[in-house]
Amino acid sequence: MMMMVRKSKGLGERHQRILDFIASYQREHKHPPSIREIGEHCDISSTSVVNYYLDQLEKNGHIERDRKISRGMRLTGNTPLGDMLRVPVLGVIQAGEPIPVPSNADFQSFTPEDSVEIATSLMPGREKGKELFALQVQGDSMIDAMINDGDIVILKPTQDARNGEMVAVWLSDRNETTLKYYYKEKDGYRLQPANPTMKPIMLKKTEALEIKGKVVMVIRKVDRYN
Amino acid sequence: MMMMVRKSKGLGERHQRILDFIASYQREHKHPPSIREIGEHCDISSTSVVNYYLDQLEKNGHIERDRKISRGMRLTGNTPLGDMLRVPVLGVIQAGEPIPVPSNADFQSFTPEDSVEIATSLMPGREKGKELFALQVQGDSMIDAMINDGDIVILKPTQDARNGEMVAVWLSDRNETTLKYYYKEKDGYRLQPANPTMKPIMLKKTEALEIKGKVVMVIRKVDRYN
DNA sequence: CTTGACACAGAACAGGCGTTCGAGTATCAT
DNA sequence: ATGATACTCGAACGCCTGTTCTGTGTCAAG
Repeated sequence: MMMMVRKSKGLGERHQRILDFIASYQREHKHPPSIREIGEHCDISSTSVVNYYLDQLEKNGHIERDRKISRGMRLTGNTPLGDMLRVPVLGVIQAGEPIPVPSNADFQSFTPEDSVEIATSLMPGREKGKELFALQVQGDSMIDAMINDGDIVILKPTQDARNGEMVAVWLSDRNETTLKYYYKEKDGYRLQPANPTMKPIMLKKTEALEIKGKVVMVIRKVDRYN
Repeated sequence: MMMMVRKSKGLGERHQRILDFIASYQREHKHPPSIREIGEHCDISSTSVVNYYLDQLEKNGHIERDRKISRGMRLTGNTPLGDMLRVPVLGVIQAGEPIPVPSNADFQSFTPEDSVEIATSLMPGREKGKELFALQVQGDSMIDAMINDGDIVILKPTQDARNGEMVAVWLSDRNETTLKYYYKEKDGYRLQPANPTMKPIMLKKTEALEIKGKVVMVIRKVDRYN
């Protein structure tokens, strides 16, 4: 009798299949499946086997279970549920330092502690793609961008910008990272602070200007004084 | 035998209570309650009565039900689902106008268009209660609070504040609404702008100062230039 | 070869849970 | 009065569902 064997390591095919089924079932029915439903759709004839896998998935931290409670399971962590977007917080942004740029690895594994959740309904435009990342502002150096110490800036990585977009740029001539509205003009670039009372930075075409990303959203949690 | 009667229209006290319980239970347990659990916590001794109310709530569109399925109910529309919080946007806030204050009615019925969704994981402290509201900033008058035109401020209604909290105040002497950090001092109040380069407003005790709410979060959607 | 872990099946148990039914009470318009 | 409507209760029915127990086949280590 044939038997697909998967000793030892990581997620087996069946684990993945169960995980996927829970996710798709949840999306479709708005509630988790029962053990028997999982069995049917994953070609597992016995409820005890499903329970067997569910236990493992729980131990591995992929799901949580409320024992004794019907359909009391849910996906945890990295799996995006519902209308949320999980954006990794890659580090801090401050005037004197280049900002961290995201690598593909960053989007693979990041813990819930290092990420922020955004409701997709809040996301402007069609930035709902997953290639977003976040940085926490350190210091008061971004006040001319109306951004405070501790604020969270959500960025979309890009090398070029259209006029009027707020971008994160690295000015190698000045050794400075800054957030400004970007305008390309005849003789160079104009970087306009968000604060209307402040004057823009004018750059000649010869000066280096590296666009690192485009600002999509700024979030300020005012909990530092509770 | 006394009997609270609620003929005809709208949500009765029990409807509301059930709705609230479902929401709080869901937040705590990550899954909906059973009919019997609702009964226990809402002082309803018979499952059929709970079912009776659930049917009505479904007809009124406040919940959805998957019949025959354990805990197969969920809140719809205005009620926050899962880890989201739906905050009503009651209006705009600008320097020359008093801010709209929330009434109970505002928390009952508001359309998804007039509200913003916040992931509870983003919410600071224990402001996860439902009595939050949001205002959209109009004009540049709040730049000294590091808040831009179009930003969304999320407030918790309150009349008094602790030192260091950012509050929305109405200065009737000056006919002005402003957002500042609040400090009570010996001879009066100090209202400190968030922008550290700006000077505070000093108020004598005699001057009127109406605290309208406490700032919990600021959200800036940078989509005006897409 | 024996042993033990691992993967799986099937059946049975027990409690959870939605549903339904019968019956009772209070308010109100007719 | 009378019936209609709204609301409540208690109990029973029966499926749903998680849990547990027994047994079987595979495979690698000793």
